[in-house]
Amino acid sequence: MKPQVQIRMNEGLFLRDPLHSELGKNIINHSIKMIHKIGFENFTFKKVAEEIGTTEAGVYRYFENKHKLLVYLTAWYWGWLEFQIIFHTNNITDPIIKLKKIITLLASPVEDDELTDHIDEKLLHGLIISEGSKAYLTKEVGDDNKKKFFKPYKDLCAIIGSVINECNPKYKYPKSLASTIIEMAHFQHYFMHYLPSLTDFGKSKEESNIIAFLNDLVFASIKNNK
Amino acid sequence: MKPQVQIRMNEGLFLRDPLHSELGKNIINHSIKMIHKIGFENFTFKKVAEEIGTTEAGVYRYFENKHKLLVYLTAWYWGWLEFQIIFHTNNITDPIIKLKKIITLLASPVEDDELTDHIDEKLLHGLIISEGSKAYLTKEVGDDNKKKFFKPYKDLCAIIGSVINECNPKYKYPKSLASTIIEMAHFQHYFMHYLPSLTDFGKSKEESNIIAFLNDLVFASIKNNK
DNA sequence: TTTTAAATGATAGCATTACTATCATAAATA
DNA sequence: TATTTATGATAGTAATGCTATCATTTAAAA
Repeated sequence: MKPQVQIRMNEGLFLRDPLHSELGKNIINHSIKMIHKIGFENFTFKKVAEEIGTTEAGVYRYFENKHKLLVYLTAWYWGWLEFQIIFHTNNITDPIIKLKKIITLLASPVEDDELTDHIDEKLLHGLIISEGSKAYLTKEVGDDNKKKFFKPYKDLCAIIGSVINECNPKYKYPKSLASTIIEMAHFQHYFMHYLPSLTDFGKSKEESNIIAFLNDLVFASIKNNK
Repeated sequence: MKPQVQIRMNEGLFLRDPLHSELGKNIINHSIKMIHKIGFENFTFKKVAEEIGTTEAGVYRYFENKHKLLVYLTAWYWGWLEFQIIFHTNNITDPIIKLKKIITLLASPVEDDELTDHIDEKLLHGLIISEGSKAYLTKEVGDDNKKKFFKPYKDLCAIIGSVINECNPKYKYPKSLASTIIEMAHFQHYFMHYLPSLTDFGKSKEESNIIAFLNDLVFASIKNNK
Protein backbone atom coordinates (compact mmCIF):
# COMPACT_ATOMS: atom_id res chain seq x y z
CA MET A 1 0.00 0.00 0.00
CA LYS A 2 1.65 3.15 -1.21
CA PRO A 3 1.08 6.48 0.46
CA GLN A 4 -1.86 8.31 -1.08
CA VAL A 5 -2.22 12.00 -1.66
CA GLN A 6 -5.62 13.55 -1.69
CA ILE A 7 -6.58 16.89 -3.12
CA ARG A 8 -8.88 18.89 -0.88
CA MET A 9 -12.03 19.67 -2.83
CA ASN A 10 -14.57 22.46 -2.46
CA GLU A 11 -17.71 20.84 -1.05
CA GLY A 12 -19.99 22.95 -3.19
CA LEU A 13 -18.84 21.00 -6.22
CA PHE A 14 -20.57 17.75 -5.33
CA LEU A 15 -23.66 16.50 -3.52
CA ARG A 16 -21.93 13.45 -2.14
CA ASP A 17 -18.15 13.10 -1.99
CA PRO A 18 -17.26 10.87 -4.96
CA LEU A 19 -13.93 9.80 -3.50
CA HIS A 20 -15.62 8.34 -0.40
CA SER A 21 -17.27 5.42 -2.17
CA GLU A 22 -16.60 2.89 -4.90
CA LEU A 23 -19.52 4.14 -6.96
CA GLY A 24 -18.24 7.69 -6.64
CA LYS A 25 -14.76 6.73 -7.77
CA ASN A 26 -16.28 4.84 -10.67
CA ILE A 27 -18.21 7.91 -11.69
CA ILE A 28 -15.03 10.00 -11.65
CA ASN A 29 -12.95 7.44 -13.52
CA HIS A 30 -15.44 6.55 -16.18
CA SER A 31 -16.46 10.18 -16.63
CA ILE A 32 -12.86 11.10 -17.34
CA LYS A 33 -12.55 8.23 -19.80
CA MET A 34 -15.84 9.00 -21.48
CA ILE A 35 -15.49 12.79 -21.73
CA HIS A 36 -12.02 12.21 -23.11
CA LYS A 37 -13.40 9.81 -25.67
CA ILE A 38 -16.64 11.40 -26.87
CA GLY A 39 -16.20 15.01 -25.75
CA PHE A 40 -18.01 17.00 -23.10
CA GLU A 41 -20.92 17.99 -25.36
CA ASN A 42 -21.78 14.37 -26.15
CA PHE A 43 -21.22 13.16 -22.62
CA THR A 44 -24.34 12.47 -20.53
CA PHE A 45 -24.98 11.09 -17.06
CA LYS A 46 -27.13 8.38 -18.59
CA LYS A 47 -24.29 7.14 -20.79
CA VAL A 48 -21.76 7.05 -17.98
CA ALA A 49 -24.29 5.38 -15.69
CA GLU A 50 -24.82 2.59 -18.20
CA GLU A 51 -21.08 2.17 -18.59
CA ILE A 52 -20.63 1.84 -14.84
CA GLY A 53 -23.67 -0.33 -14.34
CA THR A 54 -25.60 2.09 -12.20
CA THR A 55 -28.53 4.34 -13.04
CA GLU A 56 -28.77 7.93 -14.13
CA ALA A 57 -30.28 8.84 -10.76
CA GLY A 58 -27.25 7.25 -9.13
CA VAL A 59 -24.92 9.71 -10.82
CA TYR A 60 -27.20 12.63 -10.00
CA ARG A 61 -26.81 11.79 -6.33
CA TYR A 62 -23.13 12.69 -6.63
CA PHE A 63 -23.19 15.64 -9.01
CA GLU A 64 -25.86 18.22 -9.64
CA ASN A 65 -25.16 18.22 -13.36
CA LYS A 66 -22.38 17.64 -15.84
CA HIS A 67 -21.12 21.21 -15.60
CA LYS A 68 -20.43 20.76 -11.89
CA LEU A 69 -18.67 17.51 -12.68
CA LEU A 70 -16.46 19.27 -15.21
CA VAL A 71 -15.66 22.03 -12.74
CA TYR A 72 -14.89 19.33 -10.18
CA LEU A 73 -12.47 17.61 -12.55
CA THR A 74 -10.72 20.85 -13.49
CA ALA A 75 -10.48 21.92 -9.85
CA TRP A 76 -9.00 18.54 -8.96
CA TYR A 77 -6.53 18.82 -11.82
CA TRP A 78 -5.33 22.29 -10.84
CA GLY A 79 -5.07 21.25 -7.22
CA TRP A 80 -3.06 18.22 -8.24
CA LEU A 81 -0.82 20.32 -10.49
CA GLU A 82 -0.18 22.77 -7.69
CA PHE A 83 0.89 19.84 -5.53
CA GLN A 84 3.13 18.56 -8.31
CA ILE A 85 4.74 21.96 -8.69
CA ILE A 86 5.31 22.44 -4.98
CA PHE A 87 6.64 18.89 -4.73
CA HIS A 88 9.03 19.19 -7.66
CA THR A 89 10.30 22.69 -6.95
CA ASN A 90 10.53 22.30 -3.22
CA ASN A 91 14.31 22.22 -3.06
CA ILE A 92 14.94 24.80 -5.77
CA THR A 93 16.00 28.23 -4.53
CA ASP A 94 16.79 29.96 -7.81
CA PRO A 95 13.47 31.39 -9.05
CA ILE A 96 14.59 31.15 -12.67
CA ILE A 97 15.25 27.43 -12.45
CA LYS A 98 12.01 27.11 -10.53
CA LEU A 99 10.05 28.86 -13.26
CA LYS A 100 11.66 26.68 -15.91
CA LYS A 101 10.62 23.61 -13.98
CA ILE A 102 7.09 24.92 -13.67
CA ILE A 103 6.87 25.50 -17.42
CA THR A 104 8.11 21.98 -18.02
CA LEU A 105 5.53 20.55 -15.63
CA LEU A 106 2.76 22.54 -17.28
CA ALA A 107 3.58 21.58 -20.83
CA SER A 108 4.89 18.04 -20.48
CA PRO A 109 2.82 14.98 -21.14
CA VAL A 110 1.62 13.84 -17.76
CA GLU A 111 2.64 10.48 -16.36
CA ASP A 112 0.09 8.61 -14.28
CA ASP A 113 0.70 9.57 -10.68
CA GLU A 114 1.29 6.64 -8.34
CA LEU A 115 0.24 8.77 -5.39
CA THR A 116 -3.35 8.97 -6.55
CA ASP A 117 -4.87 5.58 -7.17
CA HIS A 118 -8.24 6.78 -8.14
CA ILE A 119 -7.56 9.13 -11.05
CA ASP A 120 -5.80 8.65 -14.36
CA GLU A 121 -3.86 11.90 -14.61
CA LYS A 122 -2.73 11.29 -18.15
CA LEU A 123 -6.28 11.07 -19.46
CA LEU A 124 -7.36 13.92 -17.23
CA HIS A 125 -4.60 16.10 -18.63
CA GLY A 126 -5.88 15.45 -22.15
CA LEU A 127 -9.40 16.24 -21.01
CA ILE A 128 -8.36 19.52 -19.39
CA ILE A 129 -6.58 20.59 -22.57
CA SER A 130 -9.66 20.20 -24.73
CA GLU A 131 -12.47 20.82 -22.25
CA GLY A 132 -10.94 22.76 -19.34
CA SER A 133 -11.80 26.26 -20.52
CA LYS A 134 -15.46 25.29 -20.72
CA ALA A 135 -15.48 25.17 -16.93
CA TYR A 136 -15.28 28.96 -16.75
CA LEU A 137 -16.49 30.05 -20.20
CA THR A 138 -20.13 30.05 -19.11
CA LYS A 139 -22.72 32.52 -17.95
CA GLU A 140 -22.34 31.06 -14.44
CA VAL A 141 -18.71 32.13 -14.17
CA GLY A 142 -19.57 34.90 -11.70
CA ASP A 143 -21.65 32.67 -9.43
CA ASP A 144 -19.15 29.82 -9.63
CA ASN A 145 -16.34 32.21 -8.83
CA LYS A 146 -18.20 33.49 -5.78
CA LYS A 147 -18.49 29.92 -4.58
CA LYS A 148 -14.69 29.62 -4.94
CA PHE A 149 -14.90 26.88 -7.56
CA PHE A 150 -11.92 28.33 -9.44
CA LYS A 151 -9.73 28.78 -6.38
CA PRO A 152 -7.27 25.99 -7.34
CA TYR A 153 -6.74 27.61 -10.73
CA LYS A 154 -6.30 31.03 -9.18
CA ASP A 155 -3.97 29.68 -6.50
CA LEU A 156 -1.79 28.06 -9.12
CA CYS A 157 -1.72 31.25 -11.10
CA ALA A 158 -0.77 33.19 -7.96
CA ILE A 159 2.08 30.81 -7.21
CA ILE A 160 3.49 31.12 -10.71
CA GLY A 161 2.98 34.87 -10.54
CA SER A 162 4.99 35.08 -7.34
CA VAL A 163 7.86 33.08 -8.84
CA ILE A 164 7.85 35.47 -11.81
CA ASN A 165 7.92 38.31 -9.34
CA GLU A 166 10.92 36.75 -7.60
CA CYS A 167 12.71 36.51 -10.94
CA ASN A 168 12.22 40.18 -11.58
CA PRO A 169 10.30 42.36 -9.07
CA LYS A 170 10.11 45.14 -11.62
CA TYR A 171 8.21 43.10 -14.18
CA LYS A 172 4.76 44.63 -14.42
CA TYR A 173 2.54 41.72 -15.47
CA PRO A 174 3.34 38.66 -13.34
CA LYS A 175 -0.25 37.43 -13.04
CA SER A 176 -1.17 37.95 -16.67
CA LEU A 177 2.05 36.27 -17.72
CA ALA A 178 1.26 33.40 -15.37
CA SER A 179 -2.23 32.88 -16.82
CA THR A 180 -0.75 33.20 -20.30
CA ILE A 181 1.74 30.42 -19.57
CA ILE A 182 -0.95 28.15 -18.17
CA GLU A 183 -3.40 28.72 -21.00
CA MET A 184 -0.80 28.53 -23.72
CA ALA A 185 0.77 25.35 -22.37
CA HIS A 186 -2.60 23.80 -23.13
CA PHE A 187 -3.72 25.70 -26.21
CA GLN A 188 -0.46 25.28 -28.08
CA HIS A 189 -0.72 21.58 -27.35
CA TYR A 190 -4.26 21.47 -28.71
CA PHE A 191 -3.37 23.55 -31.75
CA MET A 192 -0.29 21.45 -32.46
CA HIS A 193 -2.49 18.39 -32.75
CA TYR A 194 -5.68 19.69 -34.31
CA LEU A 195 -4.90 23.03 -35.97
CA PRO A 196 -1.16 22.72 -36.52
CA SER A 197 -0.82 25.76 -38.76
CA LEU A 198 -1.51 27.91 -35.69
CA THR A 199 1.83 26.77 -34.27
CA ASP A 200 5.42 26.29 -35.39
CA PHE A 201 5.48 22.67 -34.26
CA GLY A 202 3.01 21.03 -36.59
CA LYS A 203 5.47 18.57 -38.07
CA SER A 204 7.22 17.20 -35.02
CA LYS A 205 4.24 17.36 -32.67
CA GLU A 206 6.55 17.27 -29.71
CA GLU A 207 5.82 18.91 -26.40
CA SER A 208 9.47 19.91 -26.01
CA ASN A 209 8.86 22.57 -28.67
CA ILE A 210 6.08 24.11 -26.63
CA ILE A 211 8.33 24.17 -23.59
CA ALA A 212 11.06 25.89 -25.63
CA PHE A 213 8.57 28.43 -26.96
CA LEU A 214 7.18 29.20 -23.51
CA ASN A 215 10.64 29.50 -21.98
CA ASP A 216 11.65 31.89 -24.73
CA LEU A 217 8.48 33.93 -24.30
CA VAL A 218 8.62 34.12 -20.54
CA PHE A 219 12.29 34.84 -19.98
CA ALA A 220 12.54 37.35 -22.79
CA SER A 221 9.68 39.27 -21.17
CA ILE A 222 11.05 39.06 -17.66
CA LYS A 223 14.57 40.04 -18.61
CA ASN A 224 13.39 42.87 -20.79
CA ASN A 225 11.97 44.96 -17.94
CA LYS A 226 14.89 44.67 -15.57
CA MET B 1 -26.53 54.27 -48.93
CA LYS B 2 -23.03 53.69 -47.69
CA PRO B 3 -20.71 51.23 -49.35
CA GLN B 4 -21.06 47.79 -47.83
CA VAL B 5 -18.35 45.24 -47.25
CA GLN B 6 -19.18 41.59 -47.27
CA ILE B 7 -17.10 38.80 -45.83
CA ARG B 8 -16.86 35.78 -48.10
CA MET B 9 -18.16 32.78 -46.18
CA ASN B 10 -17.48 29.07 -46.56
CA GLU B 11 -20.64 27.56 -48.02
CA GLY B 12 -20.36 24.45 -45.90
CA LEU B 13 -21.29 26.54 -42.87
CA PHE B 14 -24.90 27.13 -43.83
CA LEU B 15 -27.74 25.42 -45.68
CA ARG B 16 -29.09 28.67 -47.06
CA ASP B 17 -27.09 31.89 -47.16
CA PRO B 18 -28.36 33.91 -44.20
CA LEU B 19 -27.19 37.23 -45.62
CA HIS B 20 -29.33 36.81 -48.74
CA SER B 21 -32.68 37.24 -47.01
CA GLU B 22 -34.31 39.28 -44.29
CA LEU B 23 -35.11 36.18 -42.26
CA GLY B 24 -31.50 35.06 -42.55
CA LYS B 25 -30.18 38.42 -41.37
CA ASN B 26 -32.65 38.32 -38.51
CA ILE B 27 -31.37 34.91 -37.50
CA ILE B 28 -27.78 36.18 -37.48
CA ASN B 29 -28.61 39.37 -35.61
CA HIS B 30 -30.85 37.91 -32.97
CA SER B 31 -28.60 34.90 -32.51
CA ILE B 32 -25.68 37.22 -31.76
CA LYS B 33 -27.83 39.17 -29.31
CA MET B 34 -29.22 36.07 -27.67
CA ILE B 35 -26.00 34.06 -27.38
CA HIS B 36 -24.39 37.17 -25.96
CA LYS B 37 -27.17 37.51 -23.43
CA ILE B 38 -27.88 33.96 -22.27
CA GLY B 39 -24.71 32.12 -23.36
CA PHE B 40 -24.19 29.49 -26.03
CA GLU B 41 -25.21 26.56 -23.80
CA ASN B 42 -28.61 28.06 -23.04
CA PHE B 43 -29.20 29.25 -26.58
CA THR B 44 -31.60 27.21 -28.73
CA PHE B 45 -33.06 27.56 -32.21
CA LYS B 46 -36.52 27.49 -30.72
CA LYS B 47 -35.82 30.47 -28.49
CA VAL B 48 -34.31 32.56 -31.25
CA ALA B 49 -37.14 31.57 -33.62
CA GLU B 50 -39.73 32.82 -31.13
CA GLU B 51 -37.80 36.05 -30.67
CA ILE B 52 -37.73 36.65 -34.43
CA GLY B 53 -41.31 35.53 -34.97
CA THR B 54 -40.50 32.55 -37.11
CA THR B 55 -40.49 28.84 -36.32
CA GLU B 56 -37.79 26.45 -35.23
CA ALA B 57 -37.95 24.75 -38.62
CA GLY B 58 -37.36 28.12 -40.21
CA VAL B 59 -34.02 28.49 -38.46
CA TYR B 60 -33.06 24.91 -39.30
CA ARG B 61 -33.44 25.77 -42.97
CA TYR B 62 -30.50 28.14 -42.61
CA PHE B 63 -28.23 26.29 -40.21
CA GLU B 64 -27.79 22.60 -39.59
CA ASN B 65 -27.40 23.12 -35.85
CA LYS B 66 -26.22 25.66 -33.34
CA HIS B 67 -22.62 24.53 -33.53
CA LYS B 68 -22.50 25.37 -37.24
CA LEU B 69 -24.05 28.73 -36.45
CA LEU B 70 -21.34 29.41 -33.87
CA VAL B 71 -18.61 28.39 -36.31
CA TYR B 72 -20.27 30.66 -38.88
CA LEU B 73 -20.21 33.61 -36.49
CA THR B 74 -16.59 33.05 -35.48
CA ALA B 75 -15.54 32.61 -39.13
CA TRP B 76 -17.31 35.82 -40.01
CA TYR B 77 -15.65 37.60 -37.11
CA TRP B 78 -12.13 36.47 -38.05
CA GLY B 79 -12.77 37.34 -41.68
CA TRP B 80 -13.98 40.76 -40.66
CA LEU B 81 -10.98 41.26 -38.36
CA GLU B 82 -8.60 40.32 -41.13
CA PHE B 83 -10.25 42.93 -43.29
CA GLN B 84 -9.96 45.50 -40.48
CA ILE B 85 -6.29 44.72 -40.06
CA ILE B 86 -5.51 44.92 -43.75
CA PHE B 87 -7.54 48.11 -44.01
CA HIS B 88 -5.89 49.83 -41.04
CA THR B 89 -2.32 48.73 -41.70
CA ASN B 90 -2.44 49.15 -45.45
CA ASN B 91 -0.24 52.22 -45.54
CA ILE B 92 2.17 51.16 -42.80
CA THR B 93 5.56 49.94 -44.02
CA ASP B 94 7.38 49.50 -40.70
CA PRO B 95 6.48 45.98 -39.50
CA ILE B 96 6.93 46.99 -35.87
CA ILE B 97 4.36 49.77 -36.10
CA LYS B 98 2.18 47.39 -38.07
CA LEU B 99 2.36 44.76 -35.37
CA LYS B 100 1.54 47.32 -32.70
CA LYS B 101 -1.49 48.39 -34.67
CA ILE B 102 -2.57 44.76 -35.01
CA ILE B 103 -2.30 44.21 -31.27
CA THR B 104 -4.36 47.33 -30.67
CA LEU B 105 -7.02 46.16 -33.13
CA LEU B 106 -7.14 42.73 -31.50
CA ALA B 107 -7.45 43.94 -27.93
CA SER B 108 -9.48 47.14 -28.28
CA PRO B 109 -13.18 47.34 -27.67
CA VAL B 110 -14.76 47.09 -31.10
CA GLU B 111 -16.81 49.94 -32.50
CA ASP B 112 -19.81 49.07 -34.63
CA ASP B 113 -18.62 49.00 -38.21
CA GLU B 114 -20.58 51.23 -40.59
CA LEU B 115 -19.46 49.13 -43.54
CA THR B 116 -21.50 46.15 -42.43
CA ASP B 117 -25.13 46.99 -41.86
CA HIS B 118 -26.23 43.58 -40.89
CA ILE B 119 -23.98 42.67 -37.97
CA ASP B 120 -23.33 44.33 -34.62
CA GLU B 121 -19.56 43.91 -34.34
CA LYS B 122 -19.43 45.16 -30.79
CA LEU B 123 -21.77 42.46 -29.53
CA LEU B 124 -20.12 39.87 -31.76
CA HIS B 125 -16.74 40.76 -30.30
CA GLY B 126 -18.07 40.10 -26.80
CA LEU B 127 -19.56 36.83 -27.98
CA ILE B 128 -16.30 35.69 -29.57
CA ILE B 129 -14.41 36.44 -26.36
CA SER B 130 -16.61 34.19 -24.25
CA GLU B 131 -17.79 31.60 -26.77
CA GLY B 132 -15.28 31.68 -29.63
CA SER B 133 -13.04 28.86 -28.45
CA LYS B 134 -16.02 26.53 -28.29
CA ALA B 135 -16.08 26.61 -32.08
CA TYR B 136 -12.94 24.49 -32.24
CA LEU B 137 -12.84 22.84 -28.79
CA THR B 138 -15.02 19.95 -29.93
CA LYS B 139 -14.61 16.40 -31.12
CA GLU B 140 -15.50 17.62 -34.62
CA VAL B 141 -12.44 19.86 -34.85
CA GLY B 142 -10.72 17.51 -37.31
CA ASP B 143 -13.73 17.23 -39.63
CA ASP B 144 -14.49 20.93 -39.40
CA ASN B 145 -10.88 21.74 -40.15
CA LYS B 146 -10.94 19.50 -43.23
CA LYS B 147 -13.95 21.44 -44.44
CA LYS B 148 -11.88 24.62 -44.04
CA PHE B 149 -14.22 26.11 -41.45
CA PHE B 150 -11.30 27.59 -39.51
CA LYS B 151 -9.58 29.08 -42.53
CA PRO B 152 -10.32 32.71 -41.56
CA TYR B 153 -8.76 32.15 -38.15
CA LYS B 154 -5.74 30.44 -39.66
CA ASP B 155 -5.37 33.12 -42.31
CA LEU B 156 -5.40 35.82 -39.69
CA CYS B 157 -2.83 33.94 -37.69
CA ALA B 158 -0.66 33.54 -40.80
CA ILE B 159 -0.82 37.26 -41.53
CA ILE B 160 0.22 38.17 -37.99
CA GLY B 161 2.91 35.50 -38.13
CA SER B 162 4.33 36.99 -41.31
CA VAL B 163 4.44 40.48 -39.78
CA ILE B 164 6.30 39.01 -36.80
CA ASN B 165 8.65 37.37 -39.24
CA GLU B 166 9.23 40.72 -40.95
CA CYS B 167 10.06 42.27 -37.59
CA ASN B 168 12.70 39.64 -36.94
CA PRO B 169 13.29 36.83 -39.45
CA LYS B 170 15.36 34.97 -36.89
CA TYR B 171 12.55 34.69 -34.37
CA LYS B 172 11.68 31.01 -34.16
CA TYR B 173 8.02 30.97 -33.17
CA PRO B 174 6.10 33.47 -35.30
CA LYS B 175 2.96 31.36 -35.66
CA SER B 176 2.76 30.28 -32.04
CA LEU B 177 3.36 33.86 -30.97
CA ALA B 178 0.61 34.97 -33.34
CA SER B 179 -1.92 32.51 -31.95
CA THR B 180 -0.82 33.48 -28.45
CA ILE B 181 -1.52 37.14 -29.17
CA ILE B 182 -4.93 36.38 -30.63
CA GLU B 183 -6.00 34.07 -27.82
CA MET B 184 -4.61 36.23 -25.05
CA ALA B 185 -6.17 39.41 -26.41
CA HIS B 186 -9.46 37.66 -25.70
CA PHE B 187 -8.67 35.60 -22.64
CA GLN B 188 -7.05 38.44 -20.73
CA HIS B 189 -10.15 40.47 -21.49
CA TYR B 190 -12.39 37.71 -20.17
CA PHE B 191 -10.25 37.16 -17.10
CA MET B 192 -10.06 40.87 -16.36
CA HIS B 193 -13.84 40.97 -16.13
CA TYR B 194 -14.74 37.63 -14.61
CA LEU B 195 -11.64 36.22 -12.91
CA PRO B 196 -9.63 39.37 -12.31
CA SER B 197 -7.04 37.79 -10.05
CA LEU B 198 -5.71 35.97 -13.11
CA THR B 199 -4.57 39.33 -14.48
CA ASP B 200 -2.80 42.46 -13.31
CA PHE B 201 -5.62 44.72 -14.46
CA GLY B 202 -8.44 43.74 -12.17
CA LYS B 203 -8.93 47.17 -10.68
CA SER B 204 -8.93 49.41 -13.71
CA LYS B 205 -10.57 46.93 -16.10
CA GLU B 206 -9.20 48.87 -19.05
CA GLU B 207 -8.30 47.31 -22.37
CA SER B 208 -5.30 49.62 -22.68
CA ASN B 209 -3.58 47.50 -20.02
CA ILE B 210 -4.02 44.37 -22.09
CA ILE B 211 -2.57 46.15 -25.10
CA ALA B 212 0.42 47.26 -23.00
CA PHE B 213 0.92 43.74 -21.68
CA LEU B 214 0.76 42.18 -25.15
CA ASN B 215 3.11 44.77 -26.63
CA ASP B 216 5.58 44.12 -23.85
CA LEU B 217 5.31 40.35 -24.30
CA VAL B 218 5.59 40.38 -28.06
CA PHE B 219 8.38 42.88 -28.57
CA ALA B 220 10.49 41.53 -25.74
CA SER B 221 10.31 38.10 -27.39
CA ILE B 222 11.02 39.34 -30.88
CA LYS B 223 13.92 41.57 -29.86
CA ASN B 224 15.42 38.91 -27.67
CA ASN B 225 16.26 36.52 -30.51
CA LYS B 226 17.83 39.03 -32.87
C1' DT C 1 -26.73 -7.86 18.04
C1' DT C 2 -30.28 -5.29 17.06
C1' DT C 3 -31.94 -0.70 15.27
C1' DT C 4 -31.38 2.86 12.62
C1' DA C 5 -29.55 5.46 9.21
C1' DA C 6 -27.40 6.00 4.77
C1' DA C 7 -26.42 4.50 0.05
C1' DT C 8 -27.86 2.11 -3.96
C1' DG C 9 -31.00 -0.03 -7.46
C1' DA C 10 -35.10 -0.02 -10.09
C1' DT C 11 -38.52 2.31 -12.24
C1' DA C 12 -41.42 6.19 -13.64
C1' DG C 13 -42.33 10.51 -15.27
C1' DC C 14 -41.96 15.11 -17.30
C1' DA C 15 -40.35 19.36 -19.60
C1' DT C 16 -37.00 20.76 -22.87
C1' DT C 17 -33.80 20.00 -26.65
C1' DA C 18 -32.57 18.74 -31.10
C1' DC C 19 -33.98 17.62 -34.65
C1' DT C 20 -37.10 15.77 -39.33
C1' DA C 21 -41.25 15.70 -42.09
C1' DT C 22 -45.40 17.39 -44.28
C1' DC C 23 -48.46 20.53 -46.35
C1' DA C 24 -50.33 25.02 -47.34
C1' DT C 25 -49.41 29.62 -48.70
C1' DA C 26 -46.89 33.67 -50.07
C1' DA C 27 -43.29 35.75 -52.71
C1' DA C 28 -40.10 35.89 -56.29
C1' DT C 29 -38.64 34.42 -60.99
C1' DA C 30 -39.05 32.58 -65.62
C1' DT D 1 -49.05 32.99 -66.08
C1' DA D 2 -46.72 29.10 -64.64
C1' DT D 3 -43.46 27.52 -61.64
C1' DT D 4 -40.00 27.42 -58.65
C1' DT D 5 -38.44 28.94 -54.02
C1' DA D 6 -39.01 30.59 -49.34
C1' DT D 7 -41.78 30.79 -45.41
C1' DG D 8 -45.41 29.51 -41.95
C1' DA D 9 -47.90 26.21 -39.38
C1' DT D 10 -48.15 22.06 -37.28
C1' DA D 11 -46.77 17.34 -35.87
C1' DG D 12 -43.94 14.01 -34.34
C1' DT D 13 -39.89 11.50 -32.31
C1' DA D 14 -35.67 10.25 -29.91
C1' DA D 15 -32.54 11.98 -26.63
C1' DT D 16 -31.40 15.09 -22.80
C1' DG D 17 -31.70 16.79 -18.30
C1' DC D 18 -33.55 16.36 -14.77
C1' DT D 19 -36.92 14.93 -10.14
C1' DA D 20 -39.48 11.58 -7.40
C1' DT D 21 -40.67 7.24 -5.20
C1' DC D 22 -39.98 2.92 -3.05
C1' DA D 23 -37.64 -1.29 -2.09
C1' DT D 24 -33.32 -3.25 -0.86
C1' DT D 25 -28.70 -3.60 0.49
C1' DT D 26 -24.86 -1.95 3.25
C1' DA D 27 -22.80 0.32 6.94
C1' DA D 28 -22.79 2.64 11.41
C1' DA D 29 -24.65 3.45 16.05
C1' DA D 30 -27.00 1.81 20.04
